[in-house]
Amino acid sequence: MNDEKPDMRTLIAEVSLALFEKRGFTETSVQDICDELGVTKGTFYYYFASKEALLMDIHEQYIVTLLEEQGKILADADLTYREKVRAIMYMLIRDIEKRGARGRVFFREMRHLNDERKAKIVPLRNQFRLNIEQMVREGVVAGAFRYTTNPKLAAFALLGIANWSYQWFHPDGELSDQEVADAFAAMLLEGIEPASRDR
Amino acid sequence: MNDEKPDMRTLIAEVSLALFEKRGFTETSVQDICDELGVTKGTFYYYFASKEALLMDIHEQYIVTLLEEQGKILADADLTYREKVRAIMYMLIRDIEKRGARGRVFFREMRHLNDERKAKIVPLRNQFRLNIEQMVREGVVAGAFRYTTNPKLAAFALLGIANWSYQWFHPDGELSDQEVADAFAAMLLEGIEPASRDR
DNA sequence: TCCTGTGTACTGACCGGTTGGTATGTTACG
DNA sequence: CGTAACATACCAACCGGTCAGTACACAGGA
Repeated sequence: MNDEKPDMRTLIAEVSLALFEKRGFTETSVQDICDELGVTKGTFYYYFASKEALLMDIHEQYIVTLLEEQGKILADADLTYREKVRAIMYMLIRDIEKRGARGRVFFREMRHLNDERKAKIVPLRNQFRLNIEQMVREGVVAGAFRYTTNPKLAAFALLGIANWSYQWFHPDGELSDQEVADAFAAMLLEGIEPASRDR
Repeated sequence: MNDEKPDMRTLIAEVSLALFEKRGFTETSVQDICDELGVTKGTFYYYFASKEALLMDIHEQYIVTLLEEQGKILADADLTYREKVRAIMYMLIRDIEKRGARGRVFFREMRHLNDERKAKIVPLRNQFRLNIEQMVREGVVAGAFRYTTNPKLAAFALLGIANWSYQWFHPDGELSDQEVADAFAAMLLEGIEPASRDR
């Protein structure tokens, strides 16, 4: 639908993303990016003020999209708390397929942003986590989660499980994203021990 | 006790580790390392064949130590399966305090090893995961874990929770390493939902 | 006790190559 | 003719790595 205008700016961003994922930000030179596109550095610097500005673009786009998607899930009044946990887990695992490269670059290359730029991204990333934390907190009050649950740690656990998948999960493997997300959600919700003996 | 000989090789490795953690491998030049020590590059290359050889040293030392420690836990016949899960979780969280910089550099900078060197490290890292997987598998057979548990995914979940802590956990925060590890182990073993209703 | 040989630990100058970035064209098109 | 969209040529800084040379500790022989 919208592939009519392969405008150069978007093209540069896409190619860069792929190269950043494969080789890393520092190891990818502006020249590499230009070679891949068959243009020269003049073109690159016509569209981007610096290599870092390009990286910032990628980061901003990614985290903003992610926050929007999360917002829809958490605001959905039809979902129970356990369904929200499952939905967020699925959203993150599925994200590996949908925006895999973006995610990996996001986690790995953020430190190459200067302090000012990082100060714009980090709060957004934290907000994503705090939203989950808040959801768990409400779930505890509502009795959907154990009263002993530490919402902060639960949020970190969920993020840890999901984000670590970037290291190993390939969507074309033996398990689908849905199956992996379901299994992870079940572990976090119900644990891996057999149902209650005497707790 | 053994701080009599601050031999230069060890010194270089220590300083490098700190710089690699702070700035990253590529962003730390050999000159930076030398400046920090007040020596020249000749000295560096007298002790290390290359910058990458130094990185390999750090990686090898880290993963081997980790595997040894894990081996002791998994081989301990006095521990139940749930205690093994708790012990490994604690070992990994505690590791952040003990060898935090080493861990962070390990996760982040491995890709800068050449193929040959990576081929030595990756199997060791995989072995660490496979050992956990095997333990879970045995636990399932023994009835200590749900028969529905996917050992592979359970191992990834455990590693995800623990390793993600490298991103946020500070040993001097409000929670101790033991408390965090206990909470994480409890979530994975028992889940965050209230005890069984009808499952 | 002095002289001489030798290995260790290190210096400082230097190399070819690459980097992000810039200043200055040139071209095509409305 | 002017402006948007590029190309070309170049720069200073920095990179990992090399190498000839040297200060010095120490051993052994006369």
